[in-house]
Amino acid sequence: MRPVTLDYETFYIKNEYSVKDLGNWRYTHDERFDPYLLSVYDGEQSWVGNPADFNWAALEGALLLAHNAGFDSSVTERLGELGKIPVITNPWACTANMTSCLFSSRSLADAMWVARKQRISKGVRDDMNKKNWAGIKAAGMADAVVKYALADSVECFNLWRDYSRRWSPFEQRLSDLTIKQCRRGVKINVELLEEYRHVLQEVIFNLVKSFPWTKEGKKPTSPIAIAEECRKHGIPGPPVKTRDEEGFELWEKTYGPRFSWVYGAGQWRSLNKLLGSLDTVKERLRPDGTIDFSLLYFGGHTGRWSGGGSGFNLQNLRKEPLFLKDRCMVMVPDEARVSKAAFKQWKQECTDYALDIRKLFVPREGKKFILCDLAQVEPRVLNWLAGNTQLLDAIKQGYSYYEACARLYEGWTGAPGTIKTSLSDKDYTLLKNKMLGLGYGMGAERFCEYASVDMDTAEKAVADFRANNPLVVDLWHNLDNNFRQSCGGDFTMELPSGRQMVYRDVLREIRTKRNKEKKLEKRFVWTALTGPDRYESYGGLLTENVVQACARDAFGEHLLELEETTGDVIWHVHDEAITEVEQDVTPKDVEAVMSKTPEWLPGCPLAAEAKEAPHYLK
DNA sequence: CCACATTGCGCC
DNA sequence: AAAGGGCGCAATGTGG
Repeated sequence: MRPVTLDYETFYIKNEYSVKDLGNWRYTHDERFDPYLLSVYDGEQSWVGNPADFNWAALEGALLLAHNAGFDSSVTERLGELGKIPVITNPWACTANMTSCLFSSRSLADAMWVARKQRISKGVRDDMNKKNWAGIKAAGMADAVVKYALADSVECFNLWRDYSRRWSPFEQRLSDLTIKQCRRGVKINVELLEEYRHVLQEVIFNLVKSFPWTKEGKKPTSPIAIAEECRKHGIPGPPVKTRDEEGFELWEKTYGPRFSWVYGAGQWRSLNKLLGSLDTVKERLRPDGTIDFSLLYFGGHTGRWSGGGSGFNLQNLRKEPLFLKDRCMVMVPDEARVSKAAFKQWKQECTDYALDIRKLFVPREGKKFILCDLAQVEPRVLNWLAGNTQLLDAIKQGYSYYEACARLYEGWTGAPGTIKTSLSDKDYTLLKNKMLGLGYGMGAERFCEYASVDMDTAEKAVADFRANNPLVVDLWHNLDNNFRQSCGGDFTMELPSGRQMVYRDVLREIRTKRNKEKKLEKRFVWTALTGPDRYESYGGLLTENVVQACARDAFGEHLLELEETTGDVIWHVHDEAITEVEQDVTPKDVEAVMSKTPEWLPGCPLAAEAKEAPHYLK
């Protein structure tokens, strides 16, 4: 098809009225919506002006291109709806998705830099903040804006012309599916949303009222105010949580009983984050009770989707409900976590309300949700890449990944599906932590914290894992060696799917780091560019990257087939698909698709677990 | 007023 | 020789 680029310039107010603030639908349905300029380019001719003045018939039979096609197609659709232009039904392709995949660069500026080593300026765009066409003319910027808009559509067209053949049909289908999913959106339980918002507002009000420092006008989580409060009572301030998790927990446990505000800042952040999400959902509601959302194709350099882009992330909704008692947040005590029965009892005695944000997301009228997760996809892929057929064979015989590990490495002899009951909780947890966490080079020190075990246990776990998994260790070393040998050039990994991951311009650098004795010393590190930025890498990390990328490709195949055969995939979270299907579709149908091994991953057993649900859960 | 860094919180 | 990784976003504070 003949490609033609479209690029709109639209009125926006940063941090208030923009796509990032409101999402595509809300933005294009606002009273302030004003696409005052359209730039079109077909490789020969260009046109810039008011969209209403464009000869839309000229697009007959064209493939429409845009850098963020989800946005430009929404604008076009809305203009048609408003009767300002004819209704356009051409297909679209997204060059931002293309450059994300090929160059790990989403913005046009980054893509131009990475693909072509050209610096383009977005200064004009920044100056268009809060201006409509009249404002731009009044500011004497009209010529600059026209030039800028034209340049954008030309760059966009040329990127497509030069690189689209490198973007595989498979990836293009995933890109198209993603745009479709974002626009299709998800149905919301609006009544429950309102209830949750009111409850949460009350809880936050009560909490803020209980902080001594808010009475003096200090911010709820002001570190300065909290430090002052600690000093006032002669107690030490909280350790930095991310650097000293144990110290922070000890601080909370020591002073929490005496001062209720010790837990306050953390609670406030949790509650406020949740309320923020609820408010966003409310703002985005469409007349049919659905919201659109943003899911970024190739949001991470491994190819995973990311959840951001418009202020609401469907990939990080909390799993555990927020528990309340008398309109105050209650935290789940460790004692309640020892067993399901203990949890249930605690819930009954110590809470009177559970706020579960996942309940808000429901299937459309007449449809039902089937939620499906891949089972330990990454360790399975890791062992496939490492060539550990022994382990894969055990999995094929019906053992879970952990059971297969226990049989091969720890002398376990139980039957498939029985390991949870045959090992103590402690031993099973250690097994899981070992087999999930140690595959990418983690050391004993880090494992202590990760698995909450003592140093002796950690050292043994790490040594055992490496002794038992020589093929995995070989994979680290091979990738490490090849990466280092690429010094001065690019390091490319060919994924089994045929996709390439490129680490550009590998360099050996000297960095100052702390050694085990916490002393500073100079060390060689190897770095490379993934997108526009440079990162350190090494064998374990490259292994993690290639495993994640490979698992993502397999999952991508599942998504396309689900959409084609079982029903709509509403959204997905790395290895979990949320599907909305007709009543006659069963969880087994969905599992059957998700358990398929791609033809390019022969011999790698994949498995999935699906369940029907009245709303999103778990 | 803005840009930027740091910290914390949520997920796989 | 050793090194788990991948995201997005809000709040706060600093510095221009």
